[in-house]
Amino acid sequence: MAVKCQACPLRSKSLFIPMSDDELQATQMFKAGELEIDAGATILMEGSSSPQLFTVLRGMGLRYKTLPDGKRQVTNFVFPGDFLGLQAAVMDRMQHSVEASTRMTLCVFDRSEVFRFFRDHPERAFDITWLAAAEEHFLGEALTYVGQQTAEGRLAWAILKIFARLKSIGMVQNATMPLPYRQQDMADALGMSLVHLNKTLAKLRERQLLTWTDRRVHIHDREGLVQLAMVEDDGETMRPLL
Amino acid sequence: MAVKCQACPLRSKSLFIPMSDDELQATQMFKAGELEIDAGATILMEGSSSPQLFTVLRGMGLRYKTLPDGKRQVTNFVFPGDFLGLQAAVMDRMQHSVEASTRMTLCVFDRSEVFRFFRDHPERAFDITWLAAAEEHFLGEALTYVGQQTAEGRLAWAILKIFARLKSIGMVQNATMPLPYRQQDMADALGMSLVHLNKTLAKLRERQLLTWTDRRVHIHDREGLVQLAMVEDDGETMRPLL
DNA sequence: CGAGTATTTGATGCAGTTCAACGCTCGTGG
DNA sequence: CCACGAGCGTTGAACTGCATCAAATACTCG
Repeated sequence: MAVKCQACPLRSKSLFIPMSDDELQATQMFKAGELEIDAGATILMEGSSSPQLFTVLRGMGLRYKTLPDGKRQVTNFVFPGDFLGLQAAVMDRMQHSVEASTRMTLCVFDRSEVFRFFRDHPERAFDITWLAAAEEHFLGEALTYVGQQTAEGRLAWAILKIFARLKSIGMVQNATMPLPYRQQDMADALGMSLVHLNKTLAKLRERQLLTWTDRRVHIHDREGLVQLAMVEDDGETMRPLL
Repeated sequence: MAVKCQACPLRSKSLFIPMSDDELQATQMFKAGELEIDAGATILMEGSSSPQLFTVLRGMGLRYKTLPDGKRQVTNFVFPGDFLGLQAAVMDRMQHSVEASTRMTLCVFDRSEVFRFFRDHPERAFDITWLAAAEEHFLGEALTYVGQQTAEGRLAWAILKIFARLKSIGMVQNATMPLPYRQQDMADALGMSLVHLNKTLAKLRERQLLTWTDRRVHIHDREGLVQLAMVEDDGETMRPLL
């Protein structure tokens, strides 16, 4: 029942760097199975040392950390093509949790095979390092915006970021994208209160920049958001896929 | 003149995972030279695609990103044993800048050799990925504290974090460590204004938790800081050294 | 249709920003 | 050898973005 890597529906999306036949086959060998997960389920748990790694085939989720007093920081949103569990694989345990926001399909890899994979496929080892560096890059940017930007700027940045990613995997139609998160999730991602996020959202709506209703966001004025967010509008760069 | 890896003064510190003779020799072969840098100099520049990677042998610095409006986020402090330039090596360009806060000595590696290194030394490739994942971990934690904690908590967290790291490389004596940064640097790291950082510092001093004068920090009450910061007091885990 | 979950809105207070001024130290040049 | 300015740290005062509290209004699903 599991999808063969050769037939992977993600591979052809413009976001991903094409793979050679060899790479494709190596990845297929590495793949241990497939997993279907319900919305709301926890995929990986902070502090755990999962025996498995995953690539997201379908669906969306979020990564987060929790402080002892219960406060939660959403550190990233999770989209198709993302690789989950690398931390547990190279360091011993996960440093954050990952949970599903929609129903998700995951490719499963075996953690015990990772080192063999590194040894036998150095170009793919390189790709895995690339993914780790990309995550590092993203978190540095998130930290920068959360630390330095106003509430409006942070929200505009986050929306644009998600928009670019979803666009590059064909999930945007007519400037509208799915956004299956609660306002509380977005607030926790941007380091602000739920109430303030809601009011900030209302401001952007009044300014005709975007609308977020019914788990969908429509971008009315991309240029306006770009200015508000102070991003150099680059768009997504291609990334390797496992 | 350059230090041989075999004679590296860092290697024996408790922070670093011991290397086999093979690894040691491979690293020595990979090393292209040594670089001495003055305080204040820029080591790597955001957007540049440096031909070289570095391991910090001696001295301290900081990583930062700048927004178009000039605001700066310090994303991490840089200590002996840190590996710099990985982003430029795997992705094409640096996503942040690195500058020296003291005079520094750097081991230099050649970017063009990285892939060869990956192919010929999979266990070291794994270590490099480990370092990238560790950086990811750190940034996730920083984001969490900046996003969710009060000014006092953030400052306590940062001080404890640096303290643990410096302790594990033998740079702490009598609960005192060097901290060659300006208050502005720390403010930019924690996402608060210089004025507020200064006042927060005064509070911690009045509460007899720490003193920061003359580029040195003395910890008076570690337990108090741990409570304020809400950290699970783990201490540094061992890391690979390149 | 009722209970739980998510969104929206108003009111109040405070943590943290911004503005402003002053002191200390140190390097440089007259 | 002193004068001067630049950089950094310190402190006070006024203002504000955002958190917190509170409550009403949708929405979802058994």
